[in-house]
Parts: sequence; structure tokens; C-alpha cells
Amino acid sequence: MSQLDEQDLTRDRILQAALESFAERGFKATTVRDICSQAGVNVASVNYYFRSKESLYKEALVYSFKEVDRKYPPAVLASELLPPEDRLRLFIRTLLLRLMDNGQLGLHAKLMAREIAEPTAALDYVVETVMRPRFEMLRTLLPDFVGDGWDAADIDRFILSLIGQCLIYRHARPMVERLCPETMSSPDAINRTAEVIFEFSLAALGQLGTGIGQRT
Amino acid sequence: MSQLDEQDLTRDRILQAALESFAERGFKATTVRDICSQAGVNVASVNYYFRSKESLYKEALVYSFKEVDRKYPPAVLASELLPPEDRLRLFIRTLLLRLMDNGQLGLHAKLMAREIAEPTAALDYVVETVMRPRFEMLRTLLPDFVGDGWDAADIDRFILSLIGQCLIYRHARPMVERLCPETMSSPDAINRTAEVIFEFSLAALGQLGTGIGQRT
DNA sequence: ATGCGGATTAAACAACTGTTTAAATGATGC
DNA sequence: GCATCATTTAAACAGTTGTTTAATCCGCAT
Repeated sequence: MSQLDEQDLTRDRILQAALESFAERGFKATTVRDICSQAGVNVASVNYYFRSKESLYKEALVYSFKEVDRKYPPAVLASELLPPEDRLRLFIRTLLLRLMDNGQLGLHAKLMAREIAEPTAALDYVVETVMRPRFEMLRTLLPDFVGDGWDAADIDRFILSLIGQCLIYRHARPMVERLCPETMSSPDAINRTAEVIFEFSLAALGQLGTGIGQRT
Repeated sequence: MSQLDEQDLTRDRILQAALESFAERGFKATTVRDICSQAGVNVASVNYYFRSKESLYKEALVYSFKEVDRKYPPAVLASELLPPEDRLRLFIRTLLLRLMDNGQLGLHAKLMAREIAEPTAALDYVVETVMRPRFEMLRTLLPDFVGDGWDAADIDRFILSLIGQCLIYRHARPMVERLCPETMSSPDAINRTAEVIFEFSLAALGQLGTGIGQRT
């Protein structure tokens, strides 16, 4: 599918520029000419290396995932041996820090936020390969906190409550910055936010757990 | 600013069509011709009644708010007399139901989700007039649960945790539908979700409150 | 009827979109 | 040196965009 493995320098530059533009402005608002001028290549290069703007978008998406895996290799899986509380703290902290990253990781988070809010065909792939495994991990983890008496749907709701507390800082960032900038004004503030989300969640799960299982 | 108050039928039809298109597809992806054909009016009408696509967007945004206020008049303010727990439950339930509405309310929610994730100049107006008052209300409400010993920034983090649990069902709806559709598959499921979010939050706040105030 | 003014229309406008073309470039093996 | 090939380039393409124009329509007071 790709030509000789000489340099592919042009291709990579397009990919990186595309990632930045798509993450920052979205698919529709990003023009092929923007990408190419930012990458310093000719307009026709996009259709030469990738066959269309849309397929470039898809490749930028998987490229984005590769970059993340390169920096956070196994990460979550390594926590299998830790006690439940530490696993929960690690999950929340990792998720929030990724979402708040200002570098390449942040581009990935922005791109994913767009994909989640307004999915293309690529979302199904992302959900199945990346998100569902982590979701399943939480499904096995949460009964350690709240007990086994809960409806499966309620367990899922708890999981969404955990994730939702983190996602808001990315998906509603402009709102957060206006209403309470102190919560994300510095790395320390973000660390504190992660800790508060963890404590909030732990308190909730622990308290709900003492009820030995409510029902639907 | 508006002409004679005869019918303004055309203007209203454009406004409604614009709201639907902007909510469904976003500002950039929506074309003036789409709006006009959906409204059954001439293309030039947009520039005649509103002077540009962008100012039509702004008017559609305030129109959207008017529609919401028409259906949920004072709502939140009426709860001043209720006990804190009921106020919290009412807030969460109202927020989630608005976010999940499938009618006009839902269009408003979609539009707001777009505006929050990718703000235009209109967001500042929306934040100050609509969101900040509700945020302040929560700022006064939360100490009833967790006590007064908390850092102001931590109180704000609690508030974001509350809101985040609700927002995820709108902002990450495509993801939720793929990972755990049961949490929002029916009105009953959504009601249950609201209840779980409330219980989750109440448990968290109550538990954190027993610590008589942690610190930063 | 007549003329006035807002409302509506079809048509055109210029700018921009993604994509294609065909020629030029440049390295590589012979 | 020459032919071959992928690569790069400027230019053009056809379609769409928001907006403007100028003509037409229509209700209504005169």
C-alpha cells in the first residue's frame, strides 16, 4: 500500500499537520490547502499519498493512536496486581492527564473528543479496540467497591459517572475555563482535580457499597 | 431592529430551520442553502432578514434559549424552599432530562454542546446569563452537604463532577450508545440514570462531608 | 387606478473547496 | 549518458460556498 521505504518524509509531515489541523478545527473546517501549507508540501500531495481528504483523516486518527501507545505503552494493564483503590486512582489520574495534556497527547484527546461527539465511521474501530477493553476492565473492578448485588446497567452508570467527571474538563473546557479556571490553571491544579475526582468517586462507591446492593 | 410586526413568518421559519441544522450538523457544515430549502424560502432571505450566516447563528442561539425558557419557565429558582437533597435531585434530573430530550429541548442541548466544545463569541453571553447563575446556586448549595471547611476550588471541582456525570450522556452519546446502550435506551432508563447520578453524588458528598473538611 | 415600500425572487458574483492533470524534477540502475 | 521510475509541481477543473444585485411581486394608502 505504501511505496518504497526510503524516507516518506513528505507523508509524515502531512500526517502530523493533518493531526494538528483536524484536532484543532475539525474535519469540515480543515482545508487540504491548510494542511499542505502547514506541512510545506504541494496541494496535490494529499491525493497522491492518501487518496482523499477523508482517508487522510482516518490515517491521521490511527497515527494519533500509535503516538499515544508509543508514550503510554501498556500502562493500564500493568495495574492488574495493584489493590482496587490504587487501580481506580491510576485509571482516573491517567485519563485526566491525557485529556489535559498540551502536547501531542492533547492533540489526540482533542481529536477523540471530536470523534466521540460527532462520530465518523472510524469511531466503531476506536471503540472496539481501545475503549471497550478499558470499559470491561472497569466492569470487573467496580464490584470490588459496591458489591455484586447491582444491576449490570447500574454498574455501567457508575462507570459513566467516573468517566464523565474527567471528560467534562476536555469536552466542556471553554465552559470550565470561564466558570472555574482555578480547577485547571496549572499542573498542580490538574493533579488536585484528579485527586478530588478519585476521592469523590471512592466516597460514592464506598458509601453505595455499604447498602449491600440496591436494585433496579 | 425588526420590521413591522405583521407575520414575520419567513423569518421564524428560517430561525427554526437554522436551529435544527446548526444543532444537527454544526455551523461550518451547515449551508445557507440547506437552511433555506428546509425552510422553503429563497436563498437571499437569510441575508435579508439576518445580515449574514454568522449573525443568523447567533440569533438562532438566543432563539433556542427563549424556547427553553418558554417550556421551563423559572424551574430552578422555584426550588429555593426545598430541602438541599431535593434541590440537588431536582437539579440533576432537570439537567439530564434536558440533555436527553428528543424534541426542541434536545436541539437546544445539541447546539449548546457544540458551543461549549467549540465556542464562538456567543458563548460568553450564554455563560454569564445562564450558566453562571446556576453555578453560583450550586456553590451555595454544596456546603450544605460537605461542610464549610473546603477550598473554594474543591467546591467547584465537586460541582464539575456533578455536571460531568450528566454531560457525558450528551457530549459522548455515540460512545455511550456503543458501550452501554441500556443506560439510555428508554425514558425509564434515563430516569434511572438520573436517580443513579443523584445517589452517586449524594453518597459522595455525604461521605466527604463526614470528614469535616479536608484541605488543599 | 396609481404609486409607494417592503418582501421575494432568479440570477449572478467572486472566493474557495477537493481533486485531477500533465508536465517537470530528480534519483537510480544500466 | 540514458531510460525509468516515483515524486513534486503549477495549473486547471468542476462544484459549492456566502453574498449581492436588480428585477418582480404584492398589499395598501392615496
